[in-house]
Amino acid sequence: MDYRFKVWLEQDGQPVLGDGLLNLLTLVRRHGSIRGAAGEMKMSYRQAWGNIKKAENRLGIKLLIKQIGGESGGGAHLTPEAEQLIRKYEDFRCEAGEAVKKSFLKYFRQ
Amino acid sequence: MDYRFKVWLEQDGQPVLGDGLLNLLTLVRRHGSIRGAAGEMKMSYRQAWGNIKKAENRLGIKLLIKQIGGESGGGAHLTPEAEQLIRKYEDFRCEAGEAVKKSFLKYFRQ
DNA sequence: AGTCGTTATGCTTAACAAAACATAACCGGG
DNA sequence: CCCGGTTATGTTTTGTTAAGCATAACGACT
Repeated sequence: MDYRFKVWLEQDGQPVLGDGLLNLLTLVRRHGSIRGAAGEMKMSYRQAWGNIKKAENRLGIKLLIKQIGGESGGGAHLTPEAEQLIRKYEDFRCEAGEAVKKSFLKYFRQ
Repeated sequence: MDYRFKVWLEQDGQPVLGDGLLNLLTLVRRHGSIRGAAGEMKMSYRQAWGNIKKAENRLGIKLLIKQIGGESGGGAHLTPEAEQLIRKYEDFRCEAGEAVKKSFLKYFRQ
């Protein structure tokens, strides 16, 4: 017997940040581009871009500062608001996960 | 800003018990039939029956004792194994939910 | 024997989500 | 002035999941 759990943030009843987007944004930070980040996740650029835009619209804040054209074709990096949000979500997600695991072991040990 | 979370049990990597089935089984207990329970959830009998059967196959135990024909056409009631399992899942689910809520308030209070 | 309400199960259809495809605009650099 | 690599976005295709439809078997009761 095993367990699984998911947790995410919502705004006005619509999802805005979960593990998928967190991972994507983290990779954008490292790669400096949406395309590079999507590629590493084996996700299409189309989907990655769409997910980010949807979250931005729902949140009402910009998550990425993007440049079209220029050296290396352009790129993207996180806004301070995005940095703060994902930091808080990471902590929340981690702590919640620990608690769920603890409860599971309490009732279904081994 | 709000949050949501889901938790469920798995066997061999396949889901066997979550909020949906818990609710369904609880209603079966009260109604004495799969059909009555499904109706109250606005779920089709077909789907309810299929979900229960899938869980039984994956768990390798019977969750319901069913009767075809007879007074009131037949019916179903929970096995002792099912009763024990849902009791444990309910406690686990409840405790986990409280913990997640607490963590959320810690990082995103108000 | 026929009705009623239930379990049991295959098959079809529809709805929705994910993936794939196709293009346009941009701009630094050769 | 073209090329390469990126953002931006509409359209189409596919695939998976949920819903719906149809039908059989069963057994108490009338």
